[in-house]
Amino acid sequence: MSSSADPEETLGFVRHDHARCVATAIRAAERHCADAGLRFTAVRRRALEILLEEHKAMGAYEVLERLQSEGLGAQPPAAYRALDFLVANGFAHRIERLNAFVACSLPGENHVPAFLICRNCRKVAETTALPSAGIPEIVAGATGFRIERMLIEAEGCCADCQEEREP
Amino acid sequence: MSSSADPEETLGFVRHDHARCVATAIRAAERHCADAGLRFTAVRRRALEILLEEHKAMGAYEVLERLQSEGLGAQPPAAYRALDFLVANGFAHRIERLNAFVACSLPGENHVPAFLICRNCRKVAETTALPSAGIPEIVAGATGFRIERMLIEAEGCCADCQEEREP
DNA sequence: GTCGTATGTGTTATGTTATAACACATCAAG
DNA sequence: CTTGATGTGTTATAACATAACACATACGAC
Ligand SMILES: [Zn+2]
Ligand SMILES: [Zn+2]
Ligand SMILES: [Zn+2]
Ligand SMILES: [Zn+2]
Repeated sequence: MSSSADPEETLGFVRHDHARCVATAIRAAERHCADAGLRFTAVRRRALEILLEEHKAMGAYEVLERLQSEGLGAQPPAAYRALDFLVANGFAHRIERLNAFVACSLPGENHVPAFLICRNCRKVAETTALPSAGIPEIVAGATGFRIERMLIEAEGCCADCQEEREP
Repeated sequence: MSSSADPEETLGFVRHDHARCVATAIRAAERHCADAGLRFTAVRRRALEILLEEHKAMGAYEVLERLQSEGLGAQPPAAYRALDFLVANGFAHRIERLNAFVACSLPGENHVPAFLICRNCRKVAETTALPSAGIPEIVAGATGFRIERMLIEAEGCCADCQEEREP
């Protein structure tokens, strides 16, 4: 699955330097928490690391298993609390369609996330809809409605899975 | 809550002739099923009617209760099967964010639904993002990914609830 | 330092949403 | 009438999520 000594790996459908992306995300979170007076505790940090390592959508119970095996919380609430914190602060997103969570690929930046979810392999890529485009049409339909948060979920088939099926 | 003899009621944040909208939707479903050789059975029809009557997001178990009280299926699978059928055929949408279902307001038309979900009163309005707008940006981020279905969920506060809170 | 408050965690129990699996019913075509 | 496909009834259980309360820890005020 992984590719020799190349620091780039295919993750979330996109090749990138993952070690760097993990480090960046953790640092961004540390930074934000320090600035905002939030407590980036062991469980929270570890939960974020787990999401980043896997770099795919993980269920809360899946994250919990990992936390358990490291002695960081044994019951569902431990995982949900950590994940809720990460989501609330923009370090992760919740993918409703899968009842799962992913680390945000643009932490710190205010964005409308768009998730590409492969219904075959369950991998998830995060891309982003620039607030400029498309949104106006939605706002137009939203008379009097104040939009606070918005997300896009696209379901389909990733490049890898298409190859496997139609070779 | 309802407004005298006026055939228009505020539903899904938008005033409209609801009796007509229900009739239209049912007829569209009958039509589509006849054409496609699908069986628009009692449970399925009733489930759609229930969604249309309420015209709001309803959980599967909520729909089930209504079906039960009419002797149309007593267990969860009955509701889930009917709802899955409606979703699969475009008569209803599933709102992931709420684990709930709503009747589609544009049955028959191929569209990217956008849901405005009031986090206060839980009402849901369906509007639509024209496939033309905004989507290109997402497709651009989706190298090799074949999008099959897509939806937009916006969370916020509806006009009514804003008034109540900031009078 | 210690006190008090706010915030985070541990733990138990329970609620909510969803599906697997298999028997039986219904329907439409041959 | 037979047959195969599709839909339904029923039981049981899986998967996801939160309420509630006791305890611990962090942190500023005094
Ligand atoms: Zn990465
Ligand atoms: Zn795939
Ligand atoms: Zn209506
Ligand atoms: Zn509202």
